[in-house]
Amino acid sequence: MNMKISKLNYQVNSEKTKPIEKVSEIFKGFSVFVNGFTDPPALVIRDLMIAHGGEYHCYYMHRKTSFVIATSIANAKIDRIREKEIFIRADWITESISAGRALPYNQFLIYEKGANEKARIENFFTKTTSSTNEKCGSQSEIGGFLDARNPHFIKDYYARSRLHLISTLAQDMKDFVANLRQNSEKSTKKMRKGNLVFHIDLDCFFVSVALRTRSELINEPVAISHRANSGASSGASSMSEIASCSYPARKCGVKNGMLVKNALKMCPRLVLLPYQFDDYIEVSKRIYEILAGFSMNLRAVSCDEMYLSCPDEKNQEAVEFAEEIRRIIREETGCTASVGIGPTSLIARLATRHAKPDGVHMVTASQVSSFIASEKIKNLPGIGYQMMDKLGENLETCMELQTKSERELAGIFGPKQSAKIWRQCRGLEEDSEEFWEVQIRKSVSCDINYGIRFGKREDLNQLLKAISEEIESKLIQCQMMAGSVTLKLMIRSPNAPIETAKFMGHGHCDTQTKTINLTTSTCRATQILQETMKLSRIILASTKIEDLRGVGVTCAKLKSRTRKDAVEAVKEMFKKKSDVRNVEENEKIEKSVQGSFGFFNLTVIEIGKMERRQKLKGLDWLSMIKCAPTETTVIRIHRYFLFLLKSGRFTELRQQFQKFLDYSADLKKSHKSWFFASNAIQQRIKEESKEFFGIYVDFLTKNEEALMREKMEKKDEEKLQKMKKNWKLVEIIVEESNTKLNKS
DNA sequence: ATCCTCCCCTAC
DNA sequence: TAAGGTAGGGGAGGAT
Ligand SMILES: Nc1ccn([C@H]2C[C@H](O)[C@@H](COP(=O)(O)OP(=O)(O)OP(=O)(O)O)O2)c(=O)n1
Ligand SMILES: [Mg+2]
Repeated sequence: MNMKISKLNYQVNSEKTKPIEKVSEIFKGFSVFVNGFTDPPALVIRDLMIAHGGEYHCYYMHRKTSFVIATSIANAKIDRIREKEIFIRADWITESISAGRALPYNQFLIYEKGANEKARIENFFTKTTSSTNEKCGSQSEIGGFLDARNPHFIKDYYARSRLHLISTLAQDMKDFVANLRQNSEKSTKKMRKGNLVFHIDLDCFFVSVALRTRSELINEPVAISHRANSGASSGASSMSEIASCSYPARKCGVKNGMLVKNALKMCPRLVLLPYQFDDYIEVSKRIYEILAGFSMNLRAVSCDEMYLSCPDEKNQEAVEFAEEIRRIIREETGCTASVGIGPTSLIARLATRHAKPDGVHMVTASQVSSFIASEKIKNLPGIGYQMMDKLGENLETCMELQTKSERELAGIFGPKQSAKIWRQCRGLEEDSEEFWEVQIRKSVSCDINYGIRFGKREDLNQLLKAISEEIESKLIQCQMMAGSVTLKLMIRSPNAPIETAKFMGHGHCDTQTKTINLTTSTCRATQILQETMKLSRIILASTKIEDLRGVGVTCAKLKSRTRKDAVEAVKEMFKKKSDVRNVEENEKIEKSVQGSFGFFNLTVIEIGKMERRQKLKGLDWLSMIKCAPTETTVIRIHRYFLFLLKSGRFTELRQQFQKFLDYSADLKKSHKSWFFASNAIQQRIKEESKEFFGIYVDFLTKNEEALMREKMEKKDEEKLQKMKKNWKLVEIIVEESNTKLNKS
């Protein structure tokens, strides 16, 4: 059947488009996968590889694909890279071709697990020792437990947080699916109605992984938790959560997310096993690679769960196909998966519950209405405990829910929810078009709601700094700029005890959030920190810092740096009015947190007099930005815009600067580093404009601009001329710090 | 009406 | 001791 044929993956190595002429065999035995935007782009790389005897993979196959071709690798992702996953730059291909042989990859290396490890470890130690000496030491480390005042708290915490792991893995898998589409040239075929939807979900994921090496426990109640390897029967009072429990354990009523102590009450012989984070990463990536071999019409849900859509086959074949998927997953990962099949994602997903554990369940279109009728309402996706509560009464099954009219539901829930539920409980819910489209991130966040016990405002600032840096790293990873910053604080409820039930937990809290919209979007930690500090002072004005239990920062209104909407950001920049009251405050905050951010290495230098007008008039920055920014090019471009600014040529400045930012964000028109360089120049110009005019020039309205021009031209003409001769400018040279980018 | 902010809820 | 993250949908109520 079609599926099985297409299973021989989408390597696109032969057939399809015009056959590619073999020119050489230098890449024989090498295969590459392209991650993100590269120069040359993915499709060119494909042709080059094939023309020179290599292979091009549309998705990464661990231990099969020789190299991942990329421009850079985000810090935020490094922790989840596997052994043998080798990232190199695209010029390995072009240079090898010029050299007429496959060059050793190490000169083109971006990242390889193990290879860079040593350097990273050294780096870590120098950092650790120097900063430990600085400040933190005694108070923030108690018996090996880093509390949130320690600058390494987040890393340490993330290393043990299962929820952080599954969240980030899910995001990685969404990226993987998005990449898959981008790399396979043929954009997704329109989802015809009548397609079959497969829902694939690993059975008790974490437990399955553990049981690969503990097969004697296969029929025993088993659960995964942190408390697993401490003293034998000590779990009786453990407040640890169970991440996943086996099906025998579920028979006793144990559930994922339950406290160990409660689970042990229900099931005293429950066997607790420890986490195996690295293995979850490995298995999760593997199942996505496997499924990518069957179809590109995937939707990633989480690290162990996804949807696949394919043309309707005869029922028998659909089940066979599902069994085939399950067999391969079992053979290659040692974990069992279950598959639900239905005409829509809703039905497929509900079917999976019947399939579990280790099975397949299919619901045909004609069976839908009788199938859904006996489903539990609680199992409908989106209906949790609160909604069940609101429904009240003793409603259990969808059949019972069907007796409620949409109007009745609308009295309990909002308009959207009620419409959705009404359709869901009848099995009528269709999948929207977007369901199968590439999922675009709408926000980036970092929350720490554990281990927060502060005594000073400064403690919070320290954490906010770490969070801001984490967010910067994530924004860079997904190549986005943030247009808004939201701070969320969890504060101990007045009646809640000061000592929480769970050690260092947050206990019962009230949450407060506050949002700021940025006048120009950003990806920089310094600015995010500045905003969150401001917000925190507003929220905490009436609260004791000791009652703080959780801190979260969300960035939204994201703009893609590679898309044209970056232009929008720039246009906005020149429209908004200045909030004069904030200027001073901003500065104060900025002073207090100056320096210490690794991303930009800012060097202050002095340059000589302003050059003459003619010379600068036609500055050819268009060609300058084709190469990596250097001291000279950054200075010259900055000086050019400054000149326009100071000579009052605002219109020209606007046009040119917009174009500059636009081009700098466009990888086709500029070297990638100009994205950052242009940002720094933008910041700089902003500051200088304030210095010079007493107002941010990018906040000028039309009227203000006219006034300003008048002032410039008439009253201050002479003064200006004089100044022009003697300007000494303090400039900033931007250089990307090598902690963030690849070594060359 | 429609938008925005500050929540709450859900899912893994 | 314990590692309670993260992204998306949506509703209430006020502003526009
Ligand atoms: N409260 C939770 C829920 C889930 N997970 C983790 C552990 C699970 O193994 C994994 C997948 O979640 P699932 O909901 O798919 O649950 P399982 O895979 O454990 O069981 P099953 O899918 O068979 O119901 O996510 C977690 O840590 N904490
Ligand atoms: Mg599962």
